[in-house]
Amino acid sequence: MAASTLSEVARLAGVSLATASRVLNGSSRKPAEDIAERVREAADKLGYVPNAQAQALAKSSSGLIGLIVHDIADPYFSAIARGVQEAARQQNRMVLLASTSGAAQDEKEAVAAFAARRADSIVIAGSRSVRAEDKQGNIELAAELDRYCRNGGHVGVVGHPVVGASTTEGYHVVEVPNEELAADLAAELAATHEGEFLIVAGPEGLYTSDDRVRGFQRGLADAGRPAAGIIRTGFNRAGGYDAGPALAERIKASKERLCIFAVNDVMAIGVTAALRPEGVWIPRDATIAGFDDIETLRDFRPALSTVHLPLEDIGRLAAGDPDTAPVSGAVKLRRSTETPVEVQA
Amino acid sequence: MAASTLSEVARLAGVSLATASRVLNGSSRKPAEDIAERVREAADKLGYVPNAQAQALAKSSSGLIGLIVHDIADPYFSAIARGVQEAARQQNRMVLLASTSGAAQDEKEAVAAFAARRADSIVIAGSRSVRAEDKQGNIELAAELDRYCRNGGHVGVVGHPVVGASTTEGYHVVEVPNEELAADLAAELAATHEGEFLIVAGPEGLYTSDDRVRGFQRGLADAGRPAAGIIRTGFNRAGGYDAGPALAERIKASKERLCIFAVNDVMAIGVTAALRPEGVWIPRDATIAGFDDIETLRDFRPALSTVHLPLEDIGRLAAGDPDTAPVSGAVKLRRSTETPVEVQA
DNA sequence: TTGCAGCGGGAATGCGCTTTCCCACATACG
DNA sequence: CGTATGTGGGAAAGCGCATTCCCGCTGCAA
Repeated sequence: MAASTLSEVARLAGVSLATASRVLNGSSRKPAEDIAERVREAADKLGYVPNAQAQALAKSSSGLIGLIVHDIADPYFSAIARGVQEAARQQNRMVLLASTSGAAQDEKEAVAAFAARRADSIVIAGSRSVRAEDKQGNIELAAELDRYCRNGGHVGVVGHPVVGASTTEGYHVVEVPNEELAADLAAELAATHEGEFLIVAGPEGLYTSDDRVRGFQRGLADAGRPAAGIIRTGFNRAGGYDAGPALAERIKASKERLCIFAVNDVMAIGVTAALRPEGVWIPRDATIAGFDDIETLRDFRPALSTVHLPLEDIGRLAAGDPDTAPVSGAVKLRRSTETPVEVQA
Repeated sequence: MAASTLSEVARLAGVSLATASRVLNGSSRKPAEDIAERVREAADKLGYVPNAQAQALAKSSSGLIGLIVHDIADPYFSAIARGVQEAARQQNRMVLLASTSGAAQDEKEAVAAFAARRADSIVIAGSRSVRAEDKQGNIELAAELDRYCRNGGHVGVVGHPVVGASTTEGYHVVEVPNEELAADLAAELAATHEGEFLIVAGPEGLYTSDDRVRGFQRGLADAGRPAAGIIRTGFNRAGGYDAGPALAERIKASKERLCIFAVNDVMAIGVTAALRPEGVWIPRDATIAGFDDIETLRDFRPALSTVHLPLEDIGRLAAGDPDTAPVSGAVKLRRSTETPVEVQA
């Protein structure tokens, strides 16, 4: 990647480097219009493209914003990515992408790479965890992030603060009221569902999952219902799918209809998919609700009850967009938790 | 973003800049082990993070790979993005992301921005078009890309060559056998479907759409079937949805069952969604097939017949991964084109 | 002992740009 | 007419690093 340089432009236009820079790359000092015109012509003729690396080096600001997700092809993350991307565009920045599968070690490396590129800010989506096996990774990640912040970096975190961060300086946490919303969901479900509840949760220690479980249980308690049983599995579609057989058995054994709360939509989808071949139909034999309201749900049948989260806005907020309203979710009851007519009768 | 610099490390370790550089950032010359150790210690103590911008400037190679998609939250693009990301990771590069909604003007700007960042290569996904209204945009985009290539850049294009490129130098087109695969699909469908066919296509001039239409018609002709009618609409879910009412009318008016070919999956999904409230059921009242086999289909009911495309591999190939096999698709017939038992009887 | 290759480390240059500082000139005022 | 005040352009000093070139040293053969 070589290209014509600013000094070539300056020479062709017969002006100094400084003047050319002032004309082409914005400065508080505006050279005279005739000179400016000459410079622009020269730049055009040479096909000059400013070297952002050199600019970044000279200005010590890169115009880069780093985004860390578990998996860019996951609808939850890609929605957030879209928001980040839009915010970046508005701020005239570019997005640097890193997918990590959620491994703290990889996230640490991504942060280091972003720091090396002198990204102005880093957005880290995907839930943090306090599980023992993640401990070492979390410590290293936190150390890397802290260092980045100490050097003037800016970190936007979705959901929960980074585990083990030694400071809040430079961190900007986009709060997601997971617990409250889960409680709301439980309250609304309890209003129409008479029977038992069951939670399909992610691994213990995963903040997002834990918050939603806690909120749901609180909502049930407030409605005078007994606490729901909990099945733990992976925090993704595969996890939901794996939980299917056990759930099917439980549903068939129970005389009353079960209401399942999967702590996120992709898990709910996985559960539903696994239940279908077992002959368990939603909402005929059991009802189910998810969380997130990912775009995929629009075409998923039965329409899935869930809690709507403004994922794009979350991305925008994490990217530091000031014009975006704070996160507020809303319960969306759909067909997957409707009581079928036959049963009502 | 300030941080400790190499010269600080060098000073602390009591060595020269050159030596520190050789130790820390890989060079053919390896300093003695005791010195190297001193340098590493110093770097560690200072929390040194090499400045990739400066490295890029000095080496004139940025380790960046630019990715242009229409919409990162579209499952088609996010699958490709995943592939690109993986390839980048293997090559020890980072992905720069740009979403453009398919506007040639925006794509041009994205290319310029990537060029400014001296990206080593650019991957441009999303189909090109020869529509009149895109002409000016295409010309400018091609000019920008050509310039980028002339300066030594490397462009990976998914599907079709860039319209108006004045050279093939630097371009690497990932060929997708859209036409052949569409013909295969038509052949397989014609084997079981007796009635009429109808194509829901994107706007005329969109390469990908046109190729698939042409292939499908050829496949029908080879099977001795009359050419299918064509409905043109947007090349996305909304387009498919919009085509719904007209399709429903047609289906209701026809005595024999219609087989619909939507030129991509999201359009097929849109069509199906729009048909449902009209009381038209797939595959009872009509059958439908899509194209791409996006991951979303896994949980879409009725299971959608489609043509599988290895989207991640396509991304990897476009990103210049040498170990990935060339693109080969395959027809996947699923429930959405099955002839229902009642009708067979 | 001298000469030479070979090795390891350092000084210095340049990558392409921004920005400070300086200077020449023009204008205004006393 | 001389000095204060701006105005606009240029020279040069970095930004942080890779790399070329150079130099002093060691070890070996002559």
